[in-house]
Amino acid sequence: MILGVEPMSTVKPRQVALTDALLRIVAEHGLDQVSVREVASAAGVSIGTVQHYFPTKDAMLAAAFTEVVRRIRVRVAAAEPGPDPRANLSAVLRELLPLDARRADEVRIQLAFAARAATAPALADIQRGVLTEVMCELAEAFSAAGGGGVAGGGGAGGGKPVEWSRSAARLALAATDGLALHAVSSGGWLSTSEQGAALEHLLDALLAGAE
Amino acid sequence: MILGVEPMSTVKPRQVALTDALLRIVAEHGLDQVSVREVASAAGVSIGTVQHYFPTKDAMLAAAFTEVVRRIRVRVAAAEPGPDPRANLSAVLRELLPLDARRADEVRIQLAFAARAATAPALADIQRGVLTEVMCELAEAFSAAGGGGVAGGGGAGGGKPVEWSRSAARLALAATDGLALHAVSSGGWLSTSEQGAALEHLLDALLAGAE
DNA sequence: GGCAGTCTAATACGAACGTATTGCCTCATA
DNA sequence: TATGAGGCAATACGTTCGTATTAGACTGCC
Repeated sequence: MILGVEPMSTVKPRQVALTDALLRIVAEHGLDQVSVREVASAAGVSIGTVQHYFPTKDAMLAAAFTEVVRRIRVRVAAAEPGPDPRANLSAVLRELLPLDARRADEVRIQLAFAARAATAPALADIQRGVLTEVMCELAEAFSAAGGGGVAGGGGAGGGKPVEWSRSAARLALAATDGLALHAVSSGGWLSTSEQGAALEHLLDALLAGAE
Repeated sequence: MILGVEPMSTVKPRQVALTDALLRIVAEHGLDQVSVREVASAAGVSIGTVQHYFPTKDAMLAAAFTEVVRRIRVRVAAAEPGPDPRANLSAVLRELLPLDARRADEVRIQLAFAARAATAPALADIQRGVLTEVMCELAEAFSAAGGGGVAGGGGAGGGKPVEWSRSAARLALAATDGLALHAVSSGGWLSTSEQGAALEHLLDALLAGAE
């Protein structure tokens, strides 16, 4: 725990290398190109090694999806702090858009797992978890940006700020993921600047209703 | 051409039965469960029949995606007419949400192809086409609802209504697809009433900025 | 009746898949 | 040093995949 040691419990380095290799394949060629052999080859190990760490392919996919969720959580949490609530919202949501190659990979991966979750209950559970978590985070940010105002106690003022924050967060998350979906699934139909402009337009519209 | 004959050129009835069978499999078990044998079995025909109408599996998938796009176009166009522009917008966007079993199937299918399009350029082209088309339709509806106002000439007044309509349409489509994505990929995390409320919240926020 | 063309089925082939089995190699511990 | 457990690789098995090949059944036309 002196320097950079993972506080996590039982994650072997070989295991994260395998997950990385898997996610690389997903980002580049899609989830249906993932096979035990491909993962082993991409990680430079044998099939037996993959089987040693993941007893079945489904377990391997679930572990990979969990890793994706962890990455999302890290990025969202890391983009939070700042004095301007509006800027915080923008920063968090920007992390979910494919604004550069790294984020485009992440979006492709996330989309692949989300699509599979539509017909795979085990993955749907994981997806529900990350949606809940990110939405709560966003709801706090919205509460700071428009629902709770600058300071002081609650009570009189707007209608129901808590409900509004949750609704705005749900909508903002959906719009951002929708923009990301459109961008990566249409091969350049939505430019990065158009994505950014749409996000700002969204925040304008959402925050205008709460001033 | 006397009664109910398709005006389309060369669409054999057996071919649409095959496409229907394929989309049924996609809606129920996902795109990666689609195989030539499964489609043939679901349609009650032999492998040879499938091969006769679709020389390769990729051609079969492309034809199925084209059929999906046609369905979306039909539904969006059918929901258009009405006196209230706001109601028209709501009706069109509601068609894209998984508000009942039929629409949930359609969303699952659309999502499956969109996810595959992220790493399949041939499908990305089709996806780009449908996005462009639906967005244009929505832009007109937004123009009628808030950009162009009630009547009369253009010129002075709001900023750039055409640009605003396109931006609002892009955002509304992204938010709706994002809501649909979250709903079907999380197994009930987003209820139908929450989807409807989010959509109304979205329209409120977008149209408020153009009055 | 013969015959070309389309439609349908049956079957075969090579490749890739997920998984099970087996056996080295390494290393901490007694 | 002996040993036993775990990390890692090699290989095999049975299945399923996409596609090719072949042949039979039905149609309209001469």
